Amino acid sequence: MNLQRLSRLDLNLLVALQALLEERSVTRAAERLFVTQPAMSRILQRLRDQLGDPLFTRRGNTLVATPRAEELARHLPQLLDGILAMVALDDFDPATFEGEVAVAIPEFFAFELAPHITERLSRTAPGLTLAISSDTDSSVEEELASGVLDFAIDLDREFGDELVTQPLTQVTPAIWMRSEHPLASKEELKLADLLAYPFVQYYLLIAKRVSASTSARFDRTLAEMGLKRRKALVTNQLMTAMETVQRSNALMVATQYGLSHEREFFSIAQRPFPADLPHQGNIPFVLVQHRRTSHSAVHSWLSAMILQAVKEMDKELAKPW
DNA sequence: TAACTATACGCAAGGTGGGT
DNA sequence: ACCCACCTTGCGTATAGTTA
Repeated sequence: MNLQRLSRLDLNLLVALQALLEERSVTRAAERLFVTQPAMSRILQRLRDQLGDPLFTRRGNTLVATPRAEELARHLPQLLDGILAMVALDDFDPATFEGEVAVAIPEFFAFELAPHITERLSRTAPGLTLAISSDTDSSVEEELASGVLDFAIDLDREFGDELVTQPLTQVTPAIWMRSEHPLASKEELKLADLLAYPFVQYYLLIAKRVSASTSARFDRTLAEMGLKRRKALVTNQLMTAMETVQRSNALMVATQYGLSHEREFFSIAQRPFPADLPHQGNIPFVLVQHRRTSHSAVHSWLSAMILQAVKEMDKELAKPW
């Protein structure tokens, strides 16, 4: 965009030009904009200088627009309406809002949350489209800072001063396996039992690209104990992971709740982490946004809505499985 | 003569650039 | 970084010029 040229043009003059075009009179245009008639005359003079066209010629007591002025009259209302709409954005009305909001959510989380959110959106903000992704081109922090993302749902950690977080919920890690898996009915699971089987590493969090060398929290804990698991498959494709767990003896690290319908469909059992594996019982998740958006009406509305939807989702998932 | 536009001039606010 | 003189801009009032 040619900002240098725009900076030389006093955009306020265009407002006066619109008044002149509507009134076809310097005096009446001045009254409309609460300036004196000479002031409006000077404004017209500046418009003539800046646009290099007389814009209006006098015929008796009326102003006759030049072809250039008529041409401007065709485009100006749309332009000024656009500016008005832009500056009025804070008068956020969900019912009439049109636009897209980008949110990064880990897929296993989005799977449960998205239906709750979209159901609410279709009722209260039909013009708002949610763009949910579970992978990013750069880091979550960078994409929130650059505006590529509006929100992210992620593990609670140190995000820096630019980002603000709100607690959402906590997830409990668990081991998933097919229902007929030998470990599914075993009384008390030991870490050694798990390590006897291959693993599907489905990347639970927001990530760039996954590979076998990608260390999950589970891998790091094992490494501290001088242990290692066998990775049969590393994927960021949830359906691929589920299908593989269902049709093999592979295990998968996931969470205690979540994917309730899918687990039923795939006939998958879930067991708690073994007692001899040091682990964090509850892992906190937060809603993250850039400080820049914390006063935006649409962001405030949407974050409140997401918090409410997560609460509703938690209630549903807490039901016995 | 009334109604309108254009111009001259003064004031105030803000910007600019040089000096310290 | 701050000060100060000067310039620019945008407004006002007063008034001249134009036209029906």
